[in-house]
Amino acid sequence: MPTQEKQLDPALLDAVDVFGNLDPAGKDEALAAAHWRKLETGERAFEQDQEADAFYVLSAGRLKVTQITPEGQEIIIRYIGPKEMFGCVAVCGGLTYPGTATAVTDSWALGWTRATIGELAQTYPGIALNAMRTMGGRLQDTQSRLREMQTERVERRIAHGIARLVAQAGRRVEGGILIDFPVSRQDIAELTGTTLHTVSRTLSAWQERGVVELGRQKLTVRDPHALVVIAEDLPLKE
Amino acid sequence: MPTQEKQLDPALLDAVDVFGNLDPAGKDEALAAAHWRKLETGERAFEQDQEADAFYVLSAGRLKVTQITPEGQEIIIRYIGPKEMFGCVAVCGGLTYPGTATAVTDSWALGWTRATIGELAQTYPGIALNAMRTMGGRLQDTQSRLREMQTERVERRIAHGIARLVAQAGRRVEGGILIDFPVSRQDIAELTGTTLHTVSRTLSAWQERGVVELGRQKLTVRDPHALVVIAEDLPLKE
DNA sequence: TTCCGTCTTTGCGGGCGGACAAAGAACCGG
DNA sequence: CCGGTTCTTTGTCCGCCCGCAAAGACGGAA
Repeated sequence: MPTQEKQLDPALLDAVDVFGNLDPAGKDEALAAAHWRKLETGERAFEQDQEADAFYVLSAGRLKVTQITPEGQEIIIRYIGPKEMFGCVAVCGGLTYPGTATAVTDSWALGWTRATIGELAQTYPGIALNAMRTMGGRLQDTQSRLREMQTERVERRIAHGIARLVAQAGRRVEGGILIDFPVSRQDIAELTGTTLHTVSRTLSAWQERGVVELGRQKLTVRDPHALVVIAEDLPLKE
Repeated sequence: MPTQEKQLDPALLDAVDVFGNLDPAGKDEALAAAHWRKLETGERAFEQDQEADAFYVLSAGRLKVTQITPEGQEIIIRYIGPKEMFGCVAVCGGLTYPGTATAVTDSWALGWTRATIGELAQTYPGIALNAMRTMGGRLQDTQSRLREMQTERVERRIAHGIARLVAQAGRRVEGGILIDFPVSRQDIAELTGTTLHTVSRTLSAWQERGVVELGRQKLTVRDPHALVVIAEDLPLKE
């Protein structure tokens, strides 16, 4: 039973589509067992090392999943958009969340307790299958980032990171593609393994060349092709 | 039906334990549907970008999974030991293998075609559950490495990488813990995101201090505690 | 409007670690 | 035993990028 009775945009319910080809009864059952969570910008769905007691699907908004080192250094693991799962660790054996999920815009999420989602998955095998696909995709994505971190210099990494943001959250606007949530230079640094200073310098140089248009927590890619050239073609060695 | 009829050490069959609590009939069924693959040192179970048509469990030996960049730069994604799955992508929706699996010692593996493992997983849900746990663990592991790459300097990364090797494949010998498969300086470099030169220098310095004992493709940790100190305590910042 | 906090830009110096080079050491096969 | 190959060590140089510092924009609140 949803914990908030307020009427919601029915489109929000589409989020359960992430479970794959559930029959209508299955969707209703899943929805009935879920609870809603509204997350204001900056609010956290869960925190690193906290007991992994719930699994979520984002309905609307955007979250960032971060990890923090003992030294206090923060990195961004990934961004979560609508119809994406998060807190998957609750369904695959982990005891605590490995990271923190923070809303970067006002968001709505559907949540299930670990026990509930376990039962649902037993009744509807498609859920587990879909979760596995998601995990597989994320593993490959993370491996790609690892490979980039190990083999590429900062400028290429920043280009790859921004290309990923464009693919995930790009919105066509006049004269380019805008990342449609607030993203600071610091965020990009934590995403690409560098410092906000180097990000700022690099983006300024790109702006000079007309590749991007910069704003406060705002980034528009004017020339996506140039971005790809930087990400792929820059002769690093060989 | 195993494709090689030669008599095998029955202990090799224990590899199916990786599927979790299968009843004896389930194990027999899984074994009957499997095929054996013997992999000589240097031989490849599959290659990057090849169609992901099979899923494996390693019975004996050790493999490394690598990725190669368009520029020809190679990195090591992970090592696979006995009773570990590999080629998981074949069971979670991927079309091609994201990396190459190469035997670093003579090895034996049990293999199932994508179709076969799919059917087995449908009959025995424990298989899918276990695969998901494995994927979850690997995702977290990869995220940890990503975090290390983004926040730590070379010496700490090398320490973390070697600590991981010790945990995974360390064998107690007189006066230390030996990594029980051949590992070159180049391998460690590809594992930690640096060059073999820097690895060589770093390890030489450690040997000077009595932390490790070096040999050709051989590494013995004499003082595991010191290794942990380097991995965790080195004041990098703050 | 003014203040204030947050985000961003820019300059400068230094050091980590990569690139290049060459020699030494271990292993292998004939 | 010897030549060839692979792996490792060590030296030198230099450039990318980080760390530090300070000033500049931008936006929100009163």
